[in-house]
Amino acid sequence: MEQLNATAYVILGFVRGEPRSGYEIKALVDNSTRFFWAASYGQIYPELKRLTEAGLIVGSDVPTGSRKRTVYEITADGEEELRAWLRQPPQTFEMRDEGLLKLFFADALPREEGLEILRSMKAQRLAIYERLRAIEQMKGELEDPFPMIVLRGGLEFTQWFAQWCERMEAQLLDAAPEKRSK
Amino acid sequence: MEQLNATAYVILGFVRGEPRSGYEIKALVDNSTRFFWAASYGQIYPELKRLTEAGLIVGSDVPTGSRKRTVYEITADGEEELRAWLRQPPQTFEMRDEGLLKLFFADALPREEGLEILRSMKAQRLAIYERLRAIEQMKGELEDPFPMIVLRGGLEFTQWFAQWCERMEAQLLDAAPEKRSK
DNA sequence: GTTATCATGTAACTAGTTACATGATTCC
DNA sequence: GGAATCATGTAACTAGTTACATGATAAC
Repeated sequence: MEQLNATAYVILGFVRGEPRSGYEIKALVDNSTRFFWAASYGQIYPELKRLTEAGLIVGSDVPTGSRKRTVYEITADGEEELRAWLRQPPQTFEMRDEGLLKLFFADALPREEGLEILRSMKAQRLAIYERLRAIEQMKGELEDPFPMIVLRGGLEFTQWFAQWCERMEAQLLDAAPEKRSK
Repeated sequence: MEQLNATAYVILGFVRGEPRSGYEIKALVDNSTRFFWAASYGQIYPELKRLTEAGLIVGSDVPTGSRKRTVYEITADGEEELRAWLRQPPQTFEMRDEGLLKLFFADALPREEGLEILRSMKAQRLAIYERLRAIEQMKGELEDPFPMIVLRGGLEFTQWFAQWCERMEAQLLDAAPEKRSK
């Protein structure tokens, strides 16, 4: 069996237990994994089709009134595929983040504007913190411990990150304010 | 001016100051930004061509012996484009990480194997820590403060992350080892 | 009655990866 | 002389995004 893409595994993960529609999967992603793995309808719907063809999920029509609706469930093969992927250690060393990339090249801006990047990163992290808090509240106490520790970890990390931004700002302000040579 | 892709800005960032070849840019990426933004030759070379056509960089032939070699420098327009991008706050809320995605779905595995994911994440973080340490040593003291704080931040964060994995492992081991219902 | 949400999808596109090909130079 | 590194590139592909279209139902 060939390796699937990450979005496929996200789908497999979410259709365990309860059957879900594409729309529901998108909503689940937006309230959980999207901070470290996002997904769009443009990926989800074609992927649901592919996974069905591969026999890893099965769909059944459950319309609400005359509004059509298909929910998908994982098959035994699908569960095996998901577990096989989980067992492999992560292949990538990359933790993609646009903010850090900008900060890395912040020397291209005058010092004061570079600091602005740090401040906006901090603001962004605080916004994410609030968002995660709201999600945590919503979830209450999930019975599955792993999603819960990832969520809490996200909260801790976001706070850490915001504090780091603050520390770095202070440090840069302390350092000779116009050491800039060249 | 339309928005370019992230790799284009990485290139613009690295061809400031000194002229660099595609090969050098790749090496620079691999020793710095690759932990939060990677790049492959398959992106870099076509992008160098596009950026040249757009007038944001200029290339000049500087062969070593009879081995052809083109180095690129940023133009005034290129600098302006880079700064314009830096000034915009990051557009994405996503910090893509495969390991966290796996941990999130670790409930699909028996508890002991789920813990294995945490352990391999910790091991991976420690490996990255060593890698970053080596890079830090190589760089010595860069005159530009921003790349340096990002590098140091990477070190701090990696350590934090490894410790978090350890704490979570302990916590999961403490919790009723077979609370798993259903 | 109108706005928000539920629901599914696709076409056109951009971004990025993988695998390969080629050849010069340097180091041992 | 052989291995590692320098150096450039492309073709085929996969992954993922954006923008759009469509229409039902629920909430106010």
